[in-house]
Amino acid sequence: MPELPEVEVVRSGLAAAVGGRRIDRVTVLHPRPVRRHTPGPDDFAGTLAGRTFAVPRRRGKYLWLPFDDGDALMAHLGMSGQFRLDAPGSPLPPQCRVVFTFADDGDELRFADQRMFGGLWLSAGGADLPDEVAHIARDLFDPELDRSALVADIRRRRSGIKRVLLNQTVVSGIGNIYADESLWRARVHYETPADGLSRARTVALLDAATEVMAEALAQGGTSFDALYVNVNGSSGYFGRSLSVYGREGLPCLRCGRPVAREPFMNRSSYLCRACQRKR
DNA sequence: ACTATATCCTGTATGC
DNA sequence: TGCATACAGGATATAG
Repeated sequence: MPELPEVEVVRSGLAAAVGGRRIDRVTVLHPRPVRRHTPGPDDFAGTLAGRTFAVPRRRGKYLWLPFDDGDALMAHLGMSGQFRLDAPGSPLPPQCRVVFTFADDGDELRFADQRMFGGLWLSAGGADLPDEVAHIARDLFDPELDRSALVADIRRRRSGIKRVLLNQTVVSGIGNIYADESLWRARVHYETPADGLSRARTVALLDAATEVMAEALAQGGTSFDALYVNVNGSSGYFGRSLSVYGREGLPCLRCGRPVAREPFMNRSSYLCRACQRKR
């Protein structure tokens, strides 16, 4: 599932692939991915034609592609969204939802999304910070993040720490996979009340999250097509680097005890019950 | 204001 | 073989 590292790989791939290029035509093959464009699919296609992309930006899992006119194309990959570059006229996969062709003769940009939790829409005046992203907290790679304020915010909350890590208005970019990886690395049980964590443990947890995602980013940037995000979560994109997520029954890489999987928020939490004890 | 849950969506895997 | 169900989990609307 695309979380911060995957979205950043896509962002940097798009910067190289579409920055400075002028859109010729947009074709919407399925209306659902443009549902957040309230004037509708036809307006979406019409209003984007003729615009020129600037440098794509990101906050957490939100991605936006500014145009040189001050508006921006918003993009969220959701669960299964992908951007692909392909030769015009080459066969379209069945999950392809939107196609952008360019005024030059280069590859066309395709947005594919199997489950269609993702979306594309125009944000008027959104080139700098779109309104739709204003409620999203800064992520752990944002140079303007105030880490001590974040630590204080986390330690005020009464939810379990994993819920807090997944709350994009507290800190953005972390999803189910990197939450579990971070908690394992910092040896924190996912149900630990956030307001019961010491300052030092909270700092260590954020450091772990930063490390885990930086390592994933380093791997993803070098070993895969930069514009491809695998849909298949546990066996997918950064699967080789995962220490606990998806490893139910396999030995904990630290202590050898079997990794457990527990139901959590209509999904799963993976943890080592020996390394990550409730306190 | 904060917290928790239901919902959307479809391909794949599994059980009977 | 075929049908039913579980599962994957982003963000958001709604309820408490």
